Amino acid sequence: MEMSGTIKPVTSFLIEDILSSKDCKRVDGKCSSPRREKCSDWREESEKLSTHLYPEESAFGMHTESPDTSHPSSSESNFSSAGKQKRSRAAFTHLQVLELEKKFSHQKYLSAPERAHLASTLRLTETQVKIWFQNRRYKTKRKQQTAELCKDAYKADGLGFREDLVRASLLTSFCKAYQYRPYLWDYSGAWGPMLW
DNA sequence: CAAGTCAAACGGCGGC
DNA sequence: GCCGCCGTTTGACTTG
Repeated sequence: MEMSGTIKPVTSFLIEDILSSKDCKRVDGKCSSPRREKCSDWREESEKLSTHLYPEESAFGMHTESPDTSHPSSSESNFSSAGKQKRSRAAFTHLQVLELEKKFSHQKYLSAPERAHLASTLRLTETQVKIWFQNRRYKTKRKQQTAELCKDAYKADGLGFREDLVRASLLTSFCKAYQYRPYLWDYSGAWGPMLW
């Protein structure tokens, strides 16, 4: 299988970046998002992470705040009752995402037993883990394709006096693209030196 | 408040 | 039948 040589290992990107991603907006150190209960605990999670206070084999304490994910989402529960129900969209906790990312940085594909183990560790369903990895691979691929495309265009353009303009617009679009996913930044990639 | 963005979940299709 | 890829849908969220 192919896949992303450019994904940064989770251990190397800033945990603080993940914790400060805008899906958990903070105001004076508190989460201002009314809909994501998990956010209320961001500081506690941050402290746990930064000091590597992972409980040895537990679910890293994430079960305490897991919102809808604690009751397996969507297909497995939300459509169980009669009639068509609203599709619910679980919001994984930062820690769940962190662990998924960590796993993904080492393995792009999971075997069934690995998936089951990870799912139980993170208190997610196997389907959720499977879909997450699926989406993650796809996003990685798209990211790479976009980067390649931009790189080609950048080269072909000859730059010259427009270099600053190009750089500025690239910077803008990249910042926009990753404003909600700072953990996807890869400063060491092809764009790192160019943008910074 | 409309428009834009993100990401979990869904569905179709193909490979094994 | 399961799982992967890919594109789409949809709900939550941000921005101007």
